Amino acid sequence: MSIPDKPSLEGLEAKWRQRWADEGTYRFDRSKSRDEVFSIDTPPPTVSGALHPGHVCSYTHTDFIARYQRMRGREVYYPMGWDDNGLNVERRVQLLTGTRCDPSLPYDRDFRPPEKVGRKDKPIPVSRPNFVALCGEVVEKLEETYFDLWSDIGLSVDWSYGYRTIGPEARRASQRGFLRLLARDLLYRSESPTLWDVDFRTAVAQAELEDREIPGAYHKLRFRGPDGEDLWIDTTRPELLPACVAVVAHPDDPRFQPLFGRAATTPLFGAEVPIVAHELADPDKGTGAAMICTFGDTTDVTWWRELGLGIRTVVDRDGRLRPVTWGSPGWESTDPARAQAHYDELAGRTVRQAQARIAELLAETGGTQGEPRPITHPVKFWENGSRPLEIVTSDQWFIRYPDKDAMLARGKELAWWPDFMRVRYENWVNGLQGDWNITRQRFFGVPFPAWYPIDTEGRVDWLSPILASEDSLPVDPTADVPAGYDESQRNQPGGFAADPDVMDTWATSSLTPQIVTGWVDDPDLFARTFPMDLRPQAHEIIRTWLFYTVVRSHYEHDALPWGNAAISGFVFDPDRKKLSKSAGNAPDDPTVLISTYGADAVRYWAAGGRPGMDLALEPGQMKIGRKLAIKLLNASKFALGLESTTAGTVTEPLDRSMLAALADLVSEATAAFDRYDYARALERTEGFFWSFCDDYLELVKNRAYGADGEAGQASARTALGLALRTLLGLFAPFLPFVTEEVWSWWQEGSVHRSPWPDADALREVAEAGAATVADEPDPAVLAVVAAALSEVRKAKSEAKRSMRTEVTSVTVTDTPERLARLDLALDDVRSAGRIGAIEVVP
RNA sequence: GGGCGCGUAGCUCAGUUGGCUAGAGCGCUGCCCUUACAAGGCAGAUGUCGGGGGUUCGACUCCCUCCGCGCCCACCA
Repeated sequence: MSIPDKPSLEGLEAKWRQRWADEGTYRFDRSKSRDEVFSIDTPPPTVSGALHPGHVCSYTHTDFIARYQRMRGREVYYPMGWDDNGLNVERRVQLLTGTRCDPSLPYDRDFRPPEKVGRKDKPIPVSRPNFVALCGEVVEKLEETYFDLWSDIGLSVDWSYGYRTIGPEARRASQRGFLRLLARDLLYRSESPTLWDVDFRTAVAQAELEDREIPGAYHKLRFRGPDGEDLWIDTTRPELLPACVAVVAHPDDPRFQPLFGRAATTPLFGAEVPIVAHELADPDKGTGAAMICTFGDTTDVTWWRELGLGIRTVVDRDGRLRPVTWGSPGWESTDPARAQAHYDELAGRTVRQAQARIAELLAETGGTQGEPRPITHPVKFWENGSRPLEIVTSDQWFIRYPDKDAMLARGKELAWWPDFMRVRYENWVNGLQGDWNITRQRFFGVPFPAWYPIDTEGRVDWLSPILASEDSLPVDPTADVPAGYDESQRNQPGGFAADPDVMDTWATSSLTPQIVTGWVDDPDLFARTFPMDLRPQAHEIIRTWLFYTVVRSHYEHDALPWGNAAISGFVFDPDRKKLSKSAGNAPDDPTVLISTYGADAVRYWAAGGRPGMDLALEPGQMKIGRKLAIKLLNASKFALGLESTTAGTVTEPLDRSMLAALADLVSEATAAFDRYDYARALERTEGFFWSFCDDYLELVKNRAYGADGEAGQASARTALGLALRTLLGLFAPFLPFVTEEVWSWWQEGSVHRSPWPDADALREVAEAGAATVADEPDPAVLAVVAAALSEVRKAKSEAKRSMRTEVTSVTVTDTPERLARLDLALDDVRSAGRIGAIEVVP
């Protein structure tokens, strides 16, 4: 046993961080079988943004569980992944290196980005392979800062297991998953309307949409009805008039009953379009009739699909109106020349410019009535985008969703912590529309293992992919060649073309359980760790990450990917505002918090956020955590200085009472942890610990010194030793550094590999010290005795006397039951209170 | 518009199936260098439990309703 004279938190973190790494304290023992393992599908942090306290908070929550399960005897599989795949990384790399990917450029072997990044608006164009390589470099550096943070905060991750979402394992798994779904017709390629970001030139999935309130205006357009009468239509998108393919009204709307099945004619373009009925048309909106354009919004897509309408595409992928020829098939007009003249005014303009121009044209030709009426309305944006989404048709890969009942059943099967989070999942499943588009027109991502044949005329057949074989994965179709072809045939008539796109990042991260457990690369590991036990994650990505992962596992394994989902809340600053992500040495920079308060203290703060609850960023809580850690050092030093031992008999009623109360605490903390309520486990442990220090230690210290004979001394020493060991165990998941330090003073091995405290064993010790068979240990004795001691202190405090003031006599008045309990530890009270005599009065 | 969560001391939050005078910590006030700890210890004060109804012997806890905050979802012509 070696106890420092002046225990301190100084240097503990570096010391134990190193020791744990050297000794492999958290190493996963892969000889263990599935039922002995607790496996965690750690969220791979997006290696693109700044670190903020929210990261620390939620990852620490997972670590509490990991450490608890490890002490419970489970072999914890706790790897870390890195999400370095996708658009966020591309943007970060563009910013950090001052480059931009231009896929038309050839690979430049010697390219290096400039030391100093140039002007943001003048990026250096680089080839796709060069750009992907840059992404890899940048990501590696960022991963180091993340590694440092996770180590500093004490995550008990086994760093020898892990993955990158752009790494070979992830690419193999993604491509294998792709091929298998395709083979089962659960995945298909089709040209279809797709939400499209015109700035990033990429398709966007339903889950990445957000609504933003922006100004707009109603324009009232004069269509001509079938009998030459005016038919007024309100629209916020007049520029889409040339794309109008029908006029729609509600089937029950009496105003339009006579018109259904007949035709209207558009202003400016003279296109004859059918007047159709659909219940999505709202009689109370505008004039009750709407124009259906291909495509202004998702409702247009629904109408177009369900009513089997034609298509007139005017918005191109760059967000400008493309040239079209009026009078050609599909672009019929009652006056093609006039239509063309009007359209030529719009072609080449952006949507916004075209809107302004067409409003003028309409006004000039009497096609509108009155001024546009300004409104503010919600418009769909991509969450990363800056201009409203357009809808374009293009070739995309889609995964079919399983039927809703199957998905809802999976949601029920999963244990949610907290349970109410299941509702978010169910809401999302019930609101699903269309299939899951997994195609992104980007560069840094997992490519599709597909090529397309080119006919002798040079036309690519985008709907007849040539697929890679599973054993050739991962492939990069832009670098690899399909079987039966050679490189010279790339992009040649009679040859092949690579699939130009990459997978949506969710198409890969929906397979994190499979990737991290070795589905493709390590079947032995897979058998020992899958399905996994726990998915910890944030609530805002239930509809994406969680949902998609359930879908993939449902298809691949006909099972849930994990048994439990622990959903963490947000971190708020004390003003109750959501934390901004602008960090970087800000007061809320987690590395600053850790160096200021200590890792254990920051973890203590994080433990206050139960699953699903938001947590305020509060330095005050961190101070308390630091105080607690220091108290643990000092109290432990004191207890151990009294020659505490964990072997022996505990005979004194007060000691037995303390152990019984401690056993109850262990039971409660264990039950709380099993419900993922680590916050309660800590709260109760902390409460017990402070009263243990304030009351129990004071009550027994003189006896432990030997003031009351050997039997009483031995009892106290054993009780102190058992209590200390138990408390260190209960605190270990929360305060790994300080508990390990204290543990090392007097115990072998690591506290983090020691067994979780055993309530029954404590009760047995408490019972074994009984004087008679009926003498049950009574947790209330300690409470009564502590209350009495507190009264004595209060009297001294009110008399403004020192606590060491001698008291000649004390009279205690209470119920006979409580006095009987007090009587069991009268000598300890006298000793702690420096009391000469105690008289009890019922 | 629909759903979920939250609203308890100045602040951050506990309060498990309804049950004795509603709790903790921080902060505040006072006292104490007590042989583990003065970056400490001891003690004290502090509440219309968001408002209003209802059920009940009894409601912070259950039901209804309203108010406020947050989040998720929604077809946005």
